[in-house]
Amino acid sequence: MERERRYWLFKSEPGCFSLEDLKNTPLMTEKWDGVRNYQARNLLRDEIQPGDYGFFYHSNIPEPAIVGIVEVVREGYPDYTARDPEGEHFDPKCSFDKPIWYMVDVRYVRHLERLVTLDEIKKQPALAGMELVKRSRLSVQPVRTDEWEYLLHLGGISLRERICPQTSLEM
DNA sequence: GCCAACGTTGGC
DNA sequence: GCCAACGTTGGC
Repeated sequence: MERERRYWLFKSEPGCFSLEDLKNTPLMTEKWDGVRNYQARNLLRDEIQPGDYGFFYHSNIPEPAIVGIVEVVREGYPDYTARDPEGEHFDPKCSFDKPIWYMVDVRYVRHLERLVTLDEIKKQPALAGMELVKRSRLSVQPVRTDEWEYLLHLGGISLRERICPQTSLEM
């Protein structure tokens, strides 16, 4: 029995990796790597499943905003960048047997019709419970279904549209 | 680039 | 196990 789809918010610094970059990646799939926070790790390892959707959020820019939608295509697996001594995300405490850190793979689905800025999100009472508003530092965070739908609406996507995973187009 | 908020580390 | 020091994130 498949569990119900859940929703997430994935952050990225567009200067480092943007939604456009994901769209232009071969197969439109990328690894969500380099997360070094235990709370986020637990989500990546235990909660986030293929078929789940996520908002793609651009952080650390003058106007941070949700810009689009991605789909999780691979469940959590050990983040091997933690074992690369040359890499930026190296963690000497990790080994093959004890990975510590995890990542998932995500696929580009679509951009929002218009982006939803953090400023706008903060003004919405319906979104006051979001992690993004309350404690903004988690790099991947859960989004409730009602929040998801509200944000789709703000992003110019009608609730009657459906996001088709196969074609990246709404039906 | 500053700094607040928060997480992690390590001495005791 | 406390807590000070330090590091990181990310809004501004």
